[in-house]
This record gives sequence, C-alpha cells and structure tokens, in this order.
Amino acid sequence: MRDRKLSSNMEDYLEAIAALKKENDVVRVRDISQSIGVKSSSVNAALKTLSGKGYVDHERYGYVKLTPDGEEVAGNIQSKHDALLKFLSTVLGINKGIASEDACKMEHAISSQTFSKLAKFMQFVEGDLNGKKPEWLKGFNYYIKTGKRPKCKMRELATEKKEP
Amino acid sequence: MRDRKLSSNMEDYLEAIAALKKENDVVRVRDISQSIGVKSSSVNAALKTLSGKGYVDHERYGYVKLTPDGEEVAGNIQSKHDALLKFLSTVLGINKGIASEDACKMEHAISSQTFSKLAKFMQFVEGDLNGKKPEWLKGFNYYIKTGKRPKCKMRELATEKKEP
DNA sequence: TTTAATTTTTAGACTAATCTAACAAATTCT
DNA sequence: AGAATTTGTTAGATTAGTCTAAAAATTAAA
Repeated sequence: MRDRKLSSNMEDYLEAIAALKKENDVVRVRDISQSIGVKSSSVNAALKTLSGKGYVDHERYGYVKLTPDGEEVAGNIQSKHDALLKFLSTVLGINKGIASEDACKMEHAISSQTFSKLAKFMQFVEGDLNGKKPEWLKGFNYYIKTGKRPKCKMRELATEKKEP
Repeated sequence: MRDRKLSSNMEDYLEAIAALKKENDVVRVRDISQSIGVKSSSVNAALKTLSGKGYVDHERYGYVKLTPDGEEVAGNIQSKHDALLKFLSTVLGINKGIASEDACKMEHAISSQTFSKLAKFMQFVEGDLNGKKPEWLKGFNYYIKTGKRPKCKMRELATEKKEP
C-alpha cells in the first residue's frame, strides 16, 4: 500500500486547490502557483507527489482536480484552520492578520482530537443566545485590558458547587 | 549580519539541550541524540548550524552549551509549550499524551503575540481562587459530555449587560 | 599502559521542497 | 493560418535535515 501521509506543504497545496475551485470552478497550475507563492515548476512537482498519493487528478496540460480523498483532506484542514482562527480572534482577541498567519501554521500541527474539542469549545463560546459574548469572556477581556480580575458575579460563581 | 532565523527542527534541538542541562548539568551529543531520536551525526550537523547562528557553544569532542541567546530561545519555546499544554489539557480536556504531542508541534507555529494572550488566558482560567475550575469551564465540560448547554445561572449571565 | 568500549566526527548518499532556465504546448491576436 | 504570448513541463542545481558506515578521539578496563 502506497504511503498516503502528507507533509504540511502538501496539505497546503490541497487546501489551496480546494479554495481556488470554490472561486473559479476550474483550477490551473498557475492559479496554485500564485495562490501559494511558489514557481509553477514547484507546483508541478507537488502535483506529481499528490497524484501519486491519490489526492489529485492531473493530466499533462490539463486542469487540476481533487479526488474525493483530496477533498476530504482539504476540508479537514480548512475546518481546523477555521476553528483555530475563530479561537484566536474571538477568545484571545488576536488581530485578524496574525491570527490568520498563526492558524495557517497551526492547522498542520493539531490532531483531530484536539480539533474536535476546540470546535466544540467554540460552539460553546459562540452558540450562546443572541450571538453575545458569554460573561466570562467579557471578564477575560477585562482582565487582559486591566490586569485585574473582574469583581462581582463571576467571582462568586467561580467558587460554587456542582453541575446543573 | 548572519541569519539567525531557526527552523522548527533547530528549535527542537535548543529545547532539548535546555531540558537536558536541567537534568544533567552537562550535555553531550549522545544525550541530545537519544532525547530527540536522531543519530549523533545528525546532532553534529545541527550543532554546526546552531553554533554558526550563535545559539550554542560546542568544540570538537566537548560538551554542548547554550549561549545566552540560545537559552532565551529555548526558554521562549518551552513557555509556549507549557501554555499550549495547559490549555489543551485544562480547557479542552485532551489527554496528556496527545496534548503533549500537539503542543510539541504547535509550539513552533504560534506567534509571540498569541503566546502571550494564551498565557494570560490560562492565568485567568487557573488563577481563580482555590485552584478550582471556574464555573463556565465546568459548563463546557458538561457540554462536551452531554452535548447540552448547562441550564441556570450561566445561561442568564450570558445574556447580561456591561462590564464590571 | 595497552586494549577494549564508547562517543564523536566525517564523508557520502538520500528525500523533500524549492529555484532557474530552457523547452513544449496551448491560447490569443492579428 | 501564423506569430506572439501565456501557460505548463522538464532538467538540473540548491538547501535542510536525515541516514549509514567508517574513521578518529576519548574514556574505561584489564
């Protein structure tokens, strides 16, 4: 059985191809080259690797397509990226630029298990009624700004008893 | 001016050297080799790179030492690792094994800015009186377990008004 | 102090990912 | 259709990090 494991770089190619297909419906070598910022000869080499592993279909001078497996991988990575980005900006308050950069690197480092917990965490954080921040998150924002823990309610709740 | 930028791999070497020095007071090529899991010829090559960049002192057949800059970098990475590990296990509830693996990879991907916010977040989470989990975190644990949002207090607090 | 064992270093090969530069195919424009 | 331009491919070089295997230095043992 061929080795299907992917490096971060190869994952980036899949991700880029998926993103391009959403915009353009058809993906050429040049698009990928521009999107990732490498020469098209590098894209070519990457495509050879990726089609060898069964993640893309590509015939000489033709368009580039993801196989179902390729789409799955690309989707997973994109989901990781999204969850990380949301966490970094919503919870930690990192600005979009840096949050994005960090998410791009971290998306390759995070396990599926961590991803799924993180995604649930973000549901928990965001899913609260009316799209408002939960109170504890406001508390954290306050802590960041002032270095001081919020007084009052949160404080008391923090030292309470059991589960609902 | 020489290039002082480090790859993830080189950062790992610095981290390992720092950790070994804490245990043994003196660090040899072989220790590093075992700790990282590469052959000593690889360690040798890495040390050449690292001393070229000014992060380690190493003379033929001698012990390996970090320069002050090397210690600083190692310390930074270790701090990132610690913050990530704490977050993954305390907040997301990932088991130590996977949390550790993930932290080892993420520590190279996270910016200083994200690190410092994450560290503050963990202070905020952990620093609450008596080392008890804050109520919202229990709420999240409950959500993870049951898929249901906790009723009662948290719910109400989530839809409240302003800052403390 | 010689010998043996361990450790370190060197030399050379390999893989992944990139680049440049030359060449080939496809497209576009008169 | 034929020329010009764009796009894609190939070949060969480069860099980082690893490996194996052999040689050199150090340390330990007899």
